[in-house]
Amino acid sequence: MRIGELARRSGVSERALRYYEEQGLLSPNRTPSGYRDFEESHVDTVRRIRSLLAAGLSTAIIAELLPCMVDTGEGLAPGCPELLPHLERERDRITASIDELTTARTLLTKVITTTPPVGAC
Amino acid sequence: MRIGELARRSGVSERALRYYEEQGLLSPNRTPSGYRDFEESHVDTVRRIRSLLAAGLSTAIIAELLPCMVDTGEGLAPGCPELLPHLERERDRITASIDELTTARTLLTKVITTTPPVGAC
DNA sequence: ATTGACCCTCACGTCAACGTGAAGCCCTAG
DNA sequence: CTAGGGCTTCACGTTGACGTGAGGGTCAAT
Repeated sequence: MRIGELARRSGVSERALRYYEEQGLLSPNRTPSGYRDFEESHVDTVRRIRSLLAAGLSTAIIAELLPCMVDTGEGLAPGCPELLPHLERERDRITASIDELTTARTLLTKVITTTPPVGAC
Repeated sequence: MRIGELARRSGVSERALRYYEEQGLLSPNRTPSGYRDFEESHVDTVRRIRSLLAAGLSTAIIAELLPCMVDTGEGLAPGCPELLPHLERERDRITASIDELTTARTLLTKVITTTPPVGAC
């Protein structure tokens, strides 16, 4: 599909999609006339990108993360051992992010559950 | 305490602390000579601010949130009911992000554990 | 073959959350 | 009393994630 349809279906602007490509988050094919040609799966990819960006992750980190989120149906291709330290650092970074978000959510949940049904505010 | 100590103890820059005050997130007293005078509780407050900022919330939202998060020593103080829908949306957004990250980490862990000890790469 | 919707690539503008001096006051130690 | 560390208020600079045209090619339909 072309960029307009992806924009409508994913709910993000065309500019943002071009920016994501520029940052290496998307790699659409090109038609002979130079139009970007996106896959169906990119709708999901963009959804993930949005979610992670909204969670405060940078495009650089997301770019490293996305290959780990490819749904190949049957796990991922076996990697190269020399990448292991890098992958482990990535995993630890993700863990740290999850912890941050969990802390924030715990705070929010606490506020939500202690808010009285009808208020004196 | 003064701004330098709070900066050291909370791990954020003095500039950031002044910015937080400017945005209404902190309201320190002032000494006769004009120095900011922070409370002990502000260390915790700043940690919360950092956590929520890292989770993608804006200072404006955090400013509305903080009064609902006064640590009364026994959980949080009752908040404002009209903020509830907003808070719940934020919480759901964070939950979605946590799910994304958890999925990514699971995949990544799979890659790590299935990487052969010595490599053909 | 012209219109109109769609697409392209620059390239400058914007906004939040700070960073980074500059110029100067406060306060304790030597 | 003066040197130095900490504090103050401007005020401009930076970075990331886009917004917003400008100027121009593409293409199906009239």
